[in-house]
Amino acid sequence: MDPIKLKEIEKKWQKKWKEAGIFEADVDKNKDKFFLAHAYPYPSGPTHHGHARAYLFDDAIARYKRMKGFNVLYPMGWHCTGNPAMIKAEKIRKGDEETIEKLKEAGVPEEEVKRLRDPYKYVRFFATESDLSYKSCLETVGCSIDWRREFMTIDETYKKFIQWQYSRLREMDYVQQKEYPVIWCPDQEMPLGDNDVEDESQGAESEEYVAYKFRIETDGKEILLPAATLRPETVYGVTNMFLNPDLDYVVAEVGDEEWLLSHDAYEKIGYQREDVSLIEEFSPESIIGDYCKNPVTDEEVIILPADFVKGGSATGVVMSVPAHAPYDHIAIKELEKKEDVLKKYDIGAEELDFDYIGLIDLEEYGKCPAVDVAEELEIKKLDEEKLERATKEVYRKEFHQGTLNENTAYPGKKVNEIKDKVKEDMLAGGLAEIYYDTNKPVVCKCGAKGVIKLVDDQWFLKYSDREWKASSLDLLEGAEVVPEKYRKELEYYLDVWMGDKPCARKKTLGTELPFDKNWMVEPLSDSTVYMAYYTIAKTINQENIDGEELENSVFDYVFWGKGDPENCKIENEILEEMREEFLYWYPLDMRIAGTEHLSNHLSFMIFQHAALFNEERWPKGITIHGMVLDENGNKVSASKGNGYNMKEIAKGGMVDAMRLGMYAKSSPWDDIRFGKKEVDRTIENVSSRFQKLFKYVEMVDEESGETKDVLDRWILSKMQRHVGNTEDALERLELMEAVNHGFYAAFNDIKDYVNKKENLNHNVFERVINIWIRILAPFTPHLCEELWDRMGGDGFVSEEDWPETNDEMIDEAAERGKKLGDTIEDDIREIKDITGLEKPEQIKIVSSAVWKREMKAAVQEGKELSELMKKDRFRKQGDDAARYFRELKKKHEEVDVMSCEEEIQALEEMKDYFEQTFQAEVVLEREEESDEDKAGKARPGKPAIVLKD
RNA sequence: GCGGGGGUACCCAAGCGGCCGAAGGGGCAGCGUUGAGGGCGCUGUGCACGUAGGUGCUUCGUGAGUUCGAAUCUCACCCCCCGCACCA
Repeated sequence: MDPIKLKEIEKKWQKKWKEAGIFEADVDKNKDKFFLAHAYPYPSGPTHHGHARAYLFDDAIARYKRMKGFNVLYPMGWHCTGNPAMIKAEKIRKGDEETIEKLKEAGVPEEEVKRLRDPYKYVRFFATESDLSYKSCLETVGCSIDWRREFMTIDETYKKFIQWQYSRLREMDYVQQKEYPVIWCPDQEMPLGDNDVEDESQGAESEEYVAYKFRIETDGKEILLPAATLRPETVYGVTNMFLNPDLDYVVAEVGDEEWLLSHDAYEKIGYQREDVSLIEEFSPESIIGDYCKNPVTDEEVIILPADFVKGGSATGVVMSVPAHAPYDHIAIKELEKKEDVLKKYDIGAEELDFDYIGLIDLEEYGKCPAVDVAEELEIKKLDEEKLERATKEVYRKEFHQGTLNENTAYPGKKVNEIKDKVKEDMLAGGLAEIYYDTNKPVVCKCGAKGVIKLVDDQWFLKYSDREWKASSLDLLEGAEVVPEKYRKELEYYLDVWMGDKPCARKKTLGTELPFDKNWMVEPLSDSTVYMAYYTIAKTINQENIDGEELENSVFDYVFWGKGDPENCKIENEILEEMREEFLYWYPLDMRIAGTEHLSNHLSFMIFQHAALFNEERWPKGITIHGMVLDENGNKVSASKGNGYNMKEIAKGGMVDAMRLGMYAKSSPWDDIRFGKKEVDRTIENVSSRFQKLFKYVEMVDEESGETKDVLDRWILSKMQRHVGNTEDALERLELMEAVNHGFYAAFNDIKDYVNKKENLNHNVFERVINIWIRILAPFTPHLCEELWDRMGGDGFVSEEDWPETNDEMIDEAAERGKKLGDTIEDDIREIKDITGLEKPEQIKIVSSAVWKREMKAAVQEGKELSELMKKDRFRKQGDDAARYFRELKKKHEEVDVMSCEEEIQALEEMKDYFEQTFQAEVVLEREEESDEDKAGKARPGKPAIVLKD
């Protein structure tokens, strides 16, 4: 079987499946249904074998369930709402070389690339309209999807579904508005998630600073120095201020005050408040060396020069608390040594000789933990790395264990308990204001610098609601989680971690909030209950229903059975069909998604189902899949170019080989290392086994022997076990285990059978291969269809029943017999090896005496020697009996004892095989009748073996 | 930091109290077949000893413990991975 034929096979059967529509699922009340839904993909770029793996998991399950007699609904849609496509399209429009080059490399034709500057064309291209698309990928690997239910989240009909959802959630008061700081791109005027920013900006977060307004008089007017800190409780310990003389500062009007801000901070603050305007540029040098007033303590503190203050970080005005901030302490020590600098600003040495003010009591430290830690770590200068560590150390201890002392207004209070109160008090007293900044610089993928924008009318989903959380936890409790180890994590997300979630944004591809058209539903929040939409998508597509017709009343009726169908614009009959589909298919039986979705998609799905549907419609199962890594452990991704497009695999007709290899690699929920090279190797290995399969199918029709010997009974018995084990593994979704049994173990047994059988028994072999093809069908469907066809099977193997397991077909005697044969074969080899007898003339196999079998059975029952020796048949063996007894006691095996007859019978039937294999005469004897010295070594299940020249 | 998951022979990966020197796959080695260092088949793959299928020692991140018995249970320690949101 050459690869070209394999390729034809895959195409051929995909076409036949499609023509026969065998994966199209309709309501059939005589059958149990099984509804599985994989996270619908976001078509952000070309697909690769990493994507394929995720969906192949579903496909094997869907196919297996179908064979088990379920009416399986396996649909797919496209999540097109969101930003990545918009950003990509924008880049193409701007002619960004890198983006365009990458697309070309991935195989997008030059003339197509230009078209993709339209975000809608972009998502369509990668969802369905090209060889690089997801749909193409899924079709190429043979996913058994009902395509009649396909939809995109930018369809008008789907948008109506989302609007229904949000209208109803709003009525339940689960959607609310409040103030919220977001990371924001000033150029695109939209919030930035991790996906939208450059790699080095990943993980950036918004931090809330408290800016204390220190006062200074200059040129007869009062300027405020807003010193931003993350530790508001330390304001009582300020000894000085730091400004960077080399940095650009401005004085700005903020409300009715005048603030000194770094130039960077001035540009940012406008996104947080509107009452800001520039007054003038301002040189900090004019006030360095002067004194300003702490708004809380009214202490006068000196303003010192500091080149480590960066403009991009917070306000550019830094208050110094050397007792608790190692950085401040070291900076002051450094400055003491710089006489020229001090001279320049006319700062006297005595002015630096201030006392540090300790505020926080800690057991293991003195008054100034920062000084202690600096000494401990031997920090002598502004060494970034060490200071970073020291700062964290001090902060952690002070926050968790520290208590404020009498130098503060909160003596005796624990830091972690009073921190928020301090902030509130200061804000209320007008002594400080909130200033937001990112914890590290943010660069948007569009190139702009990210800022924090304070949005004052942000819409939230109220995931913090305790009742809502409670019913979500109920839902989870009633659902199956595979693998079970992820349940705890999900529980934690639902119960503890999840807070209110912004569910709308100003600019994105998607759906308008029905009650506030200024906002679009945020892309994760429109993907929570879409599984319900699949149930009606078929009707919507087939009946060409448009968005106009899908008013809220339609969904109320279809999903809830509420309201009057007469009020709907849709024909009653069609409406009833939708209702029927929903009632039949819902709830979802299995929801599949990657681990990275536990805290978002999956948690949101749980929340929203809990809110929108009754308990009997809640999802019944959640299943996690892992991802594909390359040989270096990096995620396979389009941008890295380290994956195969499925078309490349299909070109060689190697889809089934790849499928099998993937399943065999690891459990579906674990990540697998499966780079291109590994794919190649696996495909080669697996497809060579496939050739064997074709050969076996041909052999079924060969002339054959009729007797049904121990090997025949053995292989039939083993096939029963393989079916049972494969089924058991599939029920637990353990695809690797299933493939190990159904493919590899069965393969090895069948190979062994064929090798050892001189004349195949036609009936037996046909049965074996028939069973085998059926249990392989979920994994390698194209191959199995072809083999099924060649075997003369009717219809599609995809529609066949899963083989029944039948305990009566398990033949333990035959299995013992075969095992006996294997043991003897191994032993003969070993003896040959040790003795150096290359070519023995004769091999004598001596089956052990009856009394040994009896004794073994007796010992397994727990009988003692004294008891046994009362019996003649043992006593007359004398010392041999006692010796054997001791041996048995030592080993205590739990194996069934074969009878003499059984042993001899099995050996008789395998005699030919031994003679052929070892090219020697094989003689069978019973221990009782043997003259051989070594006959005494015979044991039940382990005959004595004598080789003779 | 918080939460979750892991560390098994050359590699991947099962096993989760006795049948475990540890499944399966890969790799590697030998033999056979073959025109071939390719394909296929068979065999081997911790160490040592052994002219009879055996025996001894040693191994499942590290250390200690429970047990007649531990890769499997308990405790401590070390290391790795994942998620931490408004982003798909």
